[in-house]
Amino acid sequence: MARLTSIDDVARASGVSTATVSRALRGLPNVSPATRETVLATAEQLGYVVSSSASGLATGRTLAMGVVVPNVSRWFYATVLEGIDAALRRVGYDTILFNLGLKGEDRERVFHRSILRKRTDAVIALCLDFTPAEREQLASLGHPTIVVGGPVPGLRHLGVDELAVARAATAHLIALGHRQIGHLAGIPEPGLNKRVPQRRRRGYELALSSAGLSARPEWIEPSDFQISGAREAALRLLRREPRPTALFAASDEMAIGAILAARELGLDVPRELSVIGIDNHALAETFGLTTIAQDAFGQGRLAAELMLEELAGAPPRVGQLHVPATLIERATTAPPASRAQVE
Amino acid sequence: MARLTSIDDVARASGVSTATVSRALRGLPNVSPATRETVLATAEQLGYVVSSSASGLATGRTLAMGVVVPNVSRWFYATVLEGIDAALRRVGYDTILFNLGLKGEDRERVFHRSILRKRTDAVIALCLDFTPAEREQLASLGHPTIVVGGPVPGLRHLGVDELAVARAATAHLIALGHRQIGHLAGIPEPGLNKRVPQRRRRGYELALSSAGLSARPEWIEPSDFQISGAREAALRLLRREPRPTALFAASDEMAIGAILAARELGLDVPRELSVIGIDNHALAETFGLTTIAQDAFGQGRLAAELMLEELAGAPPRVGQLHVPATLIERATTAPPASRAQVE
DNA sequence: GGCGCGCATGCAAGCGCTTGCAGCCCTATC
DNA sequence: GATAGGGCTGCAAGCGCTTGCATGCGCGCC
Repeated sequence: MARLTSIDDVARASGVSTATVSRALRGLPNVSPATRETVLATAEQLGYVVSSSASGLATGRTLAMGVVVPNVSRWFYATVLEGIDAALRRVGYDTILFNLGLKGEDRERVFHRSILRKRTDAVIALCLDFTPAEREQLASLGHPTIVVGGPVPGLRHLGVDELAVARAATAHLIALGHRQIGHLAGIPEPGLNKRVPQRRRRGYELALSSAGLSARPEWIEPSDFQISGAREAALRLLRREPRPTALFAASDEMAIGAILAARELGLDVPRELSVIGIDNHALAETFGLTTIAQDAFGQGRLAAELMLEELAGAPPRVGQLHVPATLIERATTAPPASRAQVE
Repeated sequence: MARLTSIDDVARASGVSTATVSRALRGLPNVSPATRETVLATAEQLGYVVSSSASGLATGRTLAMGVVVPNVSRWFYATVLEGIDAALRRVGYDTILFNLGLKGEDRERVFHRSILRKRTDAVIALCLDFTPAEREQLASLGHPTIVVGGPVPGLRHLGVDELAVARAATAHLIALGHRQIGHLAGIPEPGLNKRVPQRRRRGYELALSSAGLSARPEWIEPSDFQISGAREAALRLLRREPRPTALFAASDEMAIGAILAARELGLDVPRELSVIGIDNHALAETFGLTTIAQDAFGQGRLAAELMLEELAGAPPRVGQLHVPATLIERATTAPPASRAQVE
C-alpha cells in the first residue's frame, strides 16, 4: 500500500511549514487568507486527509464516540443509533459500534476495558443491563457517558418516563370506558434493561388502581418484545374466558403481535378488542395502531449532542433526563362494545 | 481528565523497557515467560490499555473497519451489520459506522474522501448506489473494499445471485401450478442499489417466459421495499380484475404487505392467493411466509472475514461472490384453487 | 524617524507506541 | 576453556500531527 500523502507533502508543495498547514486546514486564526487558500488548494489537489491516529495522538482526542448496543435489528436501537450517527456526522465525529449481541458473548470483550477506552472520547450506551462491574467500568472510564432508553442506577440516563408512559397508555383505555384491561408485559431479556418492562407493568398497575380497578393476573401475559412472541402470548391470553376488552402492550411490536392474534381469533379490533402500544414504531401507522409515541431518533440525537457539549467543555448535566412522549390515537382503540349497551 | 496510564507506566512498574512491554503484551516471541507474566500482571493491575492512536500511528494499522450503510433500520442492513460486527469483534477489530441516510444528506461528507481514509483499514459497503465519483473514490482508497448485497460495476461484490433467486421464487409458484402470477416489484430508491429490484423483476420475467407465460403489466405493481408501501401496492393490484392467483414479492417485507392487503380484502392466503418473498426476514416465520432465504448475517460475516484475510496478506479474491439461497416452504403458497377444477 | 505591538510564520518538542538493531548473557560445541 | 550461537532485552528512531514559543515583518504611534 503506497504511503498516503502526509502533512509534510502538503507543506512542501505549498511552500510553508507543517505548522501553518495544520493551522490553515483546521481554520485556526493567524493564517493569512492568501496562505490559507494556497494550503487548502494544494491539500485538496493532493487528496490529503489528516491521519486520525496522528492527530488523535497529538491532541488526545479521537473524534469518535463509542455506541454500545444490545443489537441493531430492533426498531428502538436501530433508530436511536441513526439519531446518534446523524448528530455525530454533522460535526465530523465517527460512530464506533459496539454490538454486544443479545446473547452477550461479546460483552466481556467490550467491557474488559480493552475496547471502550482510548479509542473514543465518550460513550453512549443503549438500554442495556449492566453488571455492577460493567457499570463501574463505564463510570470510571474518565470520559462522558450516558445511557439512552432505560434507567441504570449510577449512570446518567436519558429517555421517556417509563412509568408515566405506561400509565398514560392504560389511562387512555380507561378513559375510553374500558374496565377489563389486559397487559402484554415484557419479560426481562438477558442483557437488556430489566427496568423497562418492570416499569411499564408497574405503570399499568398504578393506572388501574388509580381508577379503582385491579389487575387480574390471568390478563397479564408476558413475552419478549418481538411481534412473534407477543402474538403467541396474545393468543394465550385472548383464548381465556373472560376476555379483556382492551390490551395495553408494552411495546408497539407487541401490540402488533396482539393485533395479528386478534385477527386470527376473528376478533374485530377495535370493536371487540382495543389495543394500545408504546413507541410509534415504523409499522404503527400501517396497522393503524394507537400508541404513546417516543422519539427514538431524537433521543439518540440528543444524547450525542449532550456528549459533544460536554466534550466541548460544557458542565455535565446530571440526573435523569426525561424526554416527552405523546399519545397518538389511531384506529385500534375505541370504547368497549359492551359500553353502548351499558349506557 | 487524568492522564491515562501509558506503556511507560507499565514499563516502569514492571522494571523493564517499553519495548519489552510492547512485545509481552502482544504475545510476540523473544520474551521470557517470567517477564511476560510480570508485565501482563502489572498491565492488568494498572488498567493499562494500548492507545489505538499511538499504535495506529506506529504501525499504520487502525484495527478498524469502515462500514457504509444506507440505513440501519431495515432488516437486511441491520442483519448484515451484525454479521460484520460479530466477525470483527472476534479479532479485536472495531466497526466504524457510516450511515449515509436514505436521503443521502451525509453522502458527501462521507465520500469527500474526508472520512473513509486514514481511520479504517478496509471498507465494506452495503448495497448502495454509488455515483461514478464515489465508486472511484472507493476503488482508489488504497485498501480492501467489498460491496455486500447488490452488484456494483467496478467494485467487488458479495451476495446472492439476484436473478437466480427471483427466478427460483417465481418458478416455485409455476411449479405449484400457477399461471396467473403477479409481481410486487421494488422501485429504485434514491441512494440504494437500483440493480436489485431490476434483477428481481427480470428474474420474474425470465421464469415466466421460460414456462411459456408472459408477464401482464397490470399485474406488476411497484413500491418501496417496506411493508406499508407494499401493502398499498398490493391493494391496488388485487383490486383489479382479473386478479392473479399468486404474487411474487421482491422482498419478504413486501410479501408481508401483500398478506396484510389480502386479509383486508378478505382473500384467503394461500387458497385464493399464494405469496412468496425473498429474504427470510425475521417476521417471515410469524407470517408463515414461503420465501427464498438468504443469510444476511452470514454475508456480513463473510465479507468481514474476506477483508480481514486480505489485510493479513491473503491474495484478494476477485470477481463476484455468490452466496447460496434456499427455498423455505411455509404456509403462504399452495396450488391455485382453480386448478383442482381444471384438472 | 524610532519604538512597540500584533500578526503571520517557523521551530521543535512532544503525544504513546512499534521495531530494527545492537548488546548482553548463557549455553552448547569442539 | 574458548567460541559461536541464540534467546532476551534495551536503545532510539521514527509514525504524522499539534502547539507553545520564538522570530521576523510591517504598521501605527508619539
